[in-house]
Amino acid sequence: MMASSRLTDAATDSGRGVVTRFAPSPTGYLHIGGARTALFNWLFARHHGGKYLLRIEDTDRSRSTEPAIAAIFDGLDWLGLGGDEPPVFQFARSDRHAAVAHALLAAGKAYRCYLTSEELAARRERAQAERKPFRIESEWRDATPETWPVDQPYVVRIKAPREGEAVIEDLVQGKVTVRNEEIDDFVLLRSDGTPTYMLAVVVDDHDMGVTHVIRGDDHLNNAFRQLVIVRGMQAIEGGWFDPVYAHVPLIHGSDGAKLSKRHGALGVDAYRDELGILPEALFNYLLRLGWGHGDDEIISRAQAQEWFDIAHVGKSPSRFDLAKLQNLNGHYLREADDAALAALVAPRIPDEPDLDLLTRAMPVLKVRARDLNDLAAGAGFLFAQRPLSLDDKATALLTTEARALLGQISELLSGHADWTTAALEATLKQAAGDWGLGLGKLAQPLRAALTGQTTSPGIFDVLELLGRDESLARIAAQAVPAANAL
RNA sequence: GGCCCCUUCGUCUAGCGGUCAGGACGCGGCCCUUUCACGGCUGAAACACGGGUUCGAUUCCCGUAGGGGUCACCA
Repeated sequence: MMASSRLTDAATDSGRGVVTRFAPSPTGYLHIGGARTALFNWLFARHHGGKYLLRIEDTDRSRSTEPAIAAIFDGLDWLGLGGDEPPVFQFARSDRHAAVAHALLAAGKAYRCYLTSEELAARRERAQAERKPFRIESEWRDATPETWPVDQPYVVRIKAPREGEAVIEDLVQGKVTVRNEEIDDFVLLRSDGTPTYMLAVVVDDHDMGVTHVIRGDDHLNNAFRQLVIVRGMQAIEGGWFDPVYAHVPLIHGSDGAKLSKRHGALGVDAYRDELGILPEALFNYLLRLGWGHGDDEIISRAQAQEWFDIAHVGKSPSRFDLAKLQNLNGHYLREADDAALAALVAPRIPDEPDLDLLTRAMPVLKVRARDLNDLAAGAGFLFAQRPLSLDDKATALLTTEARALLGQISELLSGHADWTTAALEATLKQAAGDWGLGLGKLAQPLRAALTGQTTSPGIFDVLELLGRDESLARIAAQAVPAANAL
């Protein structure tokens, strides 16, 4: 395809390999949209044999926090999306950013603007009142040094072109054209001399050798601004190149609105800790959200690396569907190693679980679970202490007749030596036949007595898992002795 | 409001001028079955609308409607 050949060209023309980056701002946990952006960057780099880097955009000191930074790394590591090199912290590089701004200033590609925020706000309001589009037009753009006020604070603004138009060949969005007059003279350096995000991004991407910028499409408009800086520096010192852009659509909530904290935009840690989701499942789900490969649904990491193609990322926003994530999670649960799963589930079980027993039970437990919480709930009966508490359905099931039947079963089983699933099954089926009952007549009361519930793994599996003594004790606890029956 | 982007079943998507418009989740039915699951089979369910272009449009172009993004000395 046109888009993909172009990307190959961009990488080879400059003699560099592919370098991507994920650059979150640490104002909160790693949310689901960020995780997907990271995933796409990681996949793109892996697919092309390139590098995937991390950068923390912490230039806003008041909103950046240490816990947030830790949470982001934690989430990325959990998903297996850690960077290939130690992360870059943007704030630490502000001197370098400022130096670039001064180079632009010295070359006449930026200017000192003495307009205050208050003046600007007033102009903005006036334009609004007159229902006219507002665009910053600073009278300081072409001012000469002699006219500069003494001892007045100023910001450094880029001198954006006012004629013509700019075009971006976006790998996802296609060709996007914007008239240059739409691009304002944005701020490079604040009046306190600190760099803005717009400047920092461009400088860091250049210094980190980033070839492909893959990010949310809320940045599409910014790309045009950032390009002005890139071209300015290219003109001054050379060696600066337009990155290849790929702006991926945002993820929306199930109601179609932008995914926000009020719309279930949970951090990836919540999917892990609260919803009991496996990283493989989230990885697979996020990959399929906005991207497809024929009819394939279950896609491994290895296949994803091989197949991923940024040009096939859809252009429209997609909605987050928890049910589908959970379905996928069920699949990966069934595929997971039993001992590993037991270790993950154990902390979710209130009673002290025996890891060995939990592991042995896992094969029959995991087929009926969609997440780690289901698994913990399903395993509960294994570790519950007698007397077992019965839920409503189980209680209702244990009628006088059923309890009498349990008495008979108790007698039958107490003389039963071979306590294995197969032998138990043979014996109970035989008994059901002898007594002229369907197996279900025996199985449900047994299940209620053994697990306190009406749903559980196969009843013969339950008997074997619980063991002879515990099984017999639980049955006896609910049974009416056979002699007293009827 | 200006600018930019988007629009296939409820949801995620396949499709890249001619298909019975395919798959998955969810939903219904059947089978398997001691329950619940798993698994298998099966059913309902979509090309936003209007114009073009074309022998032929879901596919290309232009509008309309709807949705989203963005318009800071935040990132």
